[in-house]
Amino acid sequence: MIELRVLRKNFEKLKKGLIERGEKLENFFKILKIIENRKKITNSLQKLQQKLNEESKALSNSSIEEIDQRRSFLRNIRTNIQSLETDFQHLENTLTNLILKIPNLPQDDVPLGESEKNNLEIKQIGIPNKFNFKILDHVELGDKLGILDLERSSKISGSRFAFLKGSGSLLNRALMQYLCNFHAGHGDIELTVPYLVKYSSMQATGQFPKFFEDAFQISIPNSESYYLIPTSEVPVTNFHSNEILPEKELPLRYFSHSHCFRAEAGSAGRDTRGLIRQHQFEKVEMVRFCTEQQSEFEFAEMVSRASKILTELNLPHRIVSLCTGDLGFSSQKTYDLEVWLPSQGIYREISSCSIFGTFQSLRAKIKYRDAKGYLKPAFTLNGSGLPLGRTLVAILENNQQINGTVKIPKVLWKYMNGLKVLTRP
RNA sequence: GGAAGAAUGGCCGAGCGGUUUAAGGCACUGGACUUGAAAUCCAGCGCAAGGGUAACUUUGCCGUGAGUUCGAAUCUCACUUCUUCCGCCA
Repeated sequence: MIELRVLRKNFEKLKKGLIERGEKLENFFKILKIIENRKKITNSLQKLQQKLNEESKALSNSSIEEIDQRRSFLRNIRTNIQSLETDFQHLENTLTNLILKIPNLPQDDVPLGESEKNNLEIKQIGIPNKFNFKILDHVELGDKLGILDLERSSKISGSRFAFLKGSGSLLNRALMQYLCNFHAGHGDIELTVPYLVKYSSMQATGQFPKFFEDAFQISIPNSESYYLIPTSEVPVTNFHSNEILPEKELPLRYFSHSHCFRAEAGSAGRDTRGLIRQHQFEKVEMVRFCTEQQSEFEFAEMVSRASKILTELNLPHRIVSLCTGDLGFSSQKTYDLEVWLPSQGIYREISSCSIFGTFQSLRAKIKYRDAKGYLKPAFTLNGSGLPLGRTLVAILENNQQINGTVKIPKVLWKYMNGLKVLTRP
């Protein structure tokens, strides 16, 4: 969230950022107007409050008669105050709702552009395999190997769900073990998280109010709704909400394996085939809290961490800097890692590493106390490391062989009970 | 599910209708003393929103939201969370 104080002094900067992102300025102008109104009301409200305080205080040693005399006059002031307070509250709510819909501003080093076409490739790692036979996509492979069942899942839950089976389940589990151990091996703290969260938690990380339609809502009679987490970023970032972190403990590095749930409201008809875009998937997520000075280093470390995993898994990939128009709502800079998918002949997003600045921590009230004793909002970052489904897809497609079998990357062997190749049953 | 209690600044903790302008302590910051440190002493020290170039100043904030009152941290009601006890169930 943009701080009101900062916003008021940087209208031009905000406007520039919004234009770069391709946002409409409608809300921006509404905000300007409300701030002016709010100023007027605040002034008259404060004057009345001051008067009432002074008059009341003057009465503290008065006789009953004196109090009786002044009563109706003071009561009148109070009524006026209450009516102004109602107006103020209304304006304040409108203002807050508008500000919550303002996205984060891009950092200066984010490439300008309108859409993903303008994203900037930073580097390529690994060389895509050249296959001298007709390759299969992961759905065909999964079907032939008997490890993926999409027909039965649609019978039970509809589209965008899947069953893994046999050594497919084992591979999924092995991948999770490998990823978690990889991050734990770097000293990150593991969290196992709640999958249902409150509205306020979704608001704190930036999913709500703007992307309410993308979340699964769990309603219970006579009670506040829960929401299924779209990523463990939500519970892990909120792990420290309303907290003050000791500066000497920063940076704090967490990782968490969780299931993720997304309604995919805006993507009907897109990626309907296979495991690429599911309502439910598993992901290992990195989440970090740090100071502004530490943030660029943490960001770079996170990107290289994800890249290292892909390299260990022997998956060709590239790193791309998202342009201003393609940046996520809460992010001020994002590097996507894209893995090579032979069946589609393109690089597909497999990890997204973002630096949020103070955008989330101002919403979630995550602070730290600096050396001078001042409270400052912490910087938050997160990145996928990695999603299980898409990684599975990449492993199957990149490691397929002419006889229809799939080689399992060496780093997973020890989690596969000795299995090194997936073969047809 | 039932009963009782609690929630105050970064932390501990007093206050339970009007000198609260939230005591006192710890922590922190600046200074004095010291070769340096510790200890001691002096001073400062919350968040947010208005006004002012600034010094400064006004308002709001004692879990959240309503209410009573000229006046609420203090009284009333509802809610949330936590603690203890009882019951029930994995």
